[in-house]
Amino acid sequence: MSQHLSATVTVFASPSSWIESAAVDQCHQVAALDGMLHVAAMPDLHPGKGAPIGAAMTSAVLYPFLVGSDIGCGIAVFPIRLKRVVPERLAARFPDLDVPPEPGDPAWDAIGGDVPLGHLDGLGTVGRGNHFVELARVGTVFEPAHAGRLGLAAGDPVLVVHSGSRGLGERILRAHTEVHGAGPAPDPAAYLARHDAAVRWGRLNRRLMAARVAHALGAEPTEPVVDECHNLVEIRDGAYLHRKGAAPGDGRDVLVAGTRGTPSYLVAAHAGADAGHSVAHGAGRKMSRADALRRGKAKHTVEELRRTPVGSLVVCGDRQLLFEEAPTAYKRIEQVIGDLTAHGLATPVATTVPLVTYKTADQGPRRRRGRP
DNA sequence: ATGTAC
Repeated sequence: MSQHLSATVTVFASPSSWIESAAVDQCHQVAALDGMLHVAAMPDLHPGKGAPIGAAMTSAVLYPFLVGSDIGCGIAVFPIRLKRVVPERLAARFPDLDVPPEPGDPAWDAIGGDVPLGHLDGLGTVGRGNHFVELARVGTVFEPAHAGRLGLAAGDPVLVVHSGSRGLGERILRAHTEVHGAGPAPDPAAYLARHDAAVRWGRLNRRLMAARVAHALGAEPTEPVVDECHNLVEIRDGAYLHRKGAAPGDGRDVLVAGTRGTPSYLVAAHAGADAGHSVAHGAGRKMSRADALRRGKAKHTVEELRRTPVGSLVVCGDRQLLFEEAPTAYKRIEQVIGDLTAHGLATPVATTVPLVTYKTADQGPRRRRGRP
């Protein structure tokens, strides 16, 4: 007689790393879907909408909801040459990344007129949630030779850009969901064509924003030294490898984001098939947004969230978002990196320490282009 | 995380 066998679930975290049971439950729900082969959960695993965040999920069929709406979301690192680094001065010079660049803005040169699917709406904007554009400084270097190959050394300023495909990915998922719900894509090639365009759009968006910030800070735009998507699907070994909040970890360099008040870790990733060829994408939430808001209001002042323990500044005119994204709402990045290292998935190369993190424009009268 | 509805 035939029976449905659930896919395997492997959690890459040490027993001392707390993982919300609801997120592990979601992994098992995903594992029970038709055609699923394997679910690899990263140490930053936390519950998502329908599917867990921080997982690499392999199946014989393509499930768009396992990638989610922010197709092509990723984190890129751009070197930036600055003469003087004074966070207060630089924070005031950040462009308004909630609105696209003006038509004549020189930052557009960074994408050379490439607008995938002709979707101009939101291009050059950062979005909300956990997205950010950060001026950081290379901190501890664990692997100088490796860092050197990337052109990075301790003290170097860099831009870290975490953003995705904005409304485009959302539109692509919705078009599928309206007809097929959480079911598989009946025409995987058609979905993949749109998905791949959104992945390209996300990369261009990160590049465009880095160019905007570079220009605004008086520097030349640069090519990214690291740029990996953590929401995408690829065909690998004849199966669909969905990554949601999990970065490609097959011999690549990945920036694993910390929080707006702790370092991030640039790692050399070398994850195998059991880990879905993936590594964690960040510290991972340990509190829901609602809990972070409620508990954060009791625990923190706005001032201490805008000036962090590492001395960085957070540009965020949205008070609620500031609490939702408080460092204490996330797990300790060192624990996540420790788990990746202990399981042989990655080797730390260097940290980046925040100087200025841009979340959303400050409120009140704002300095406008061409005005003092 | 998102655009949109409330």
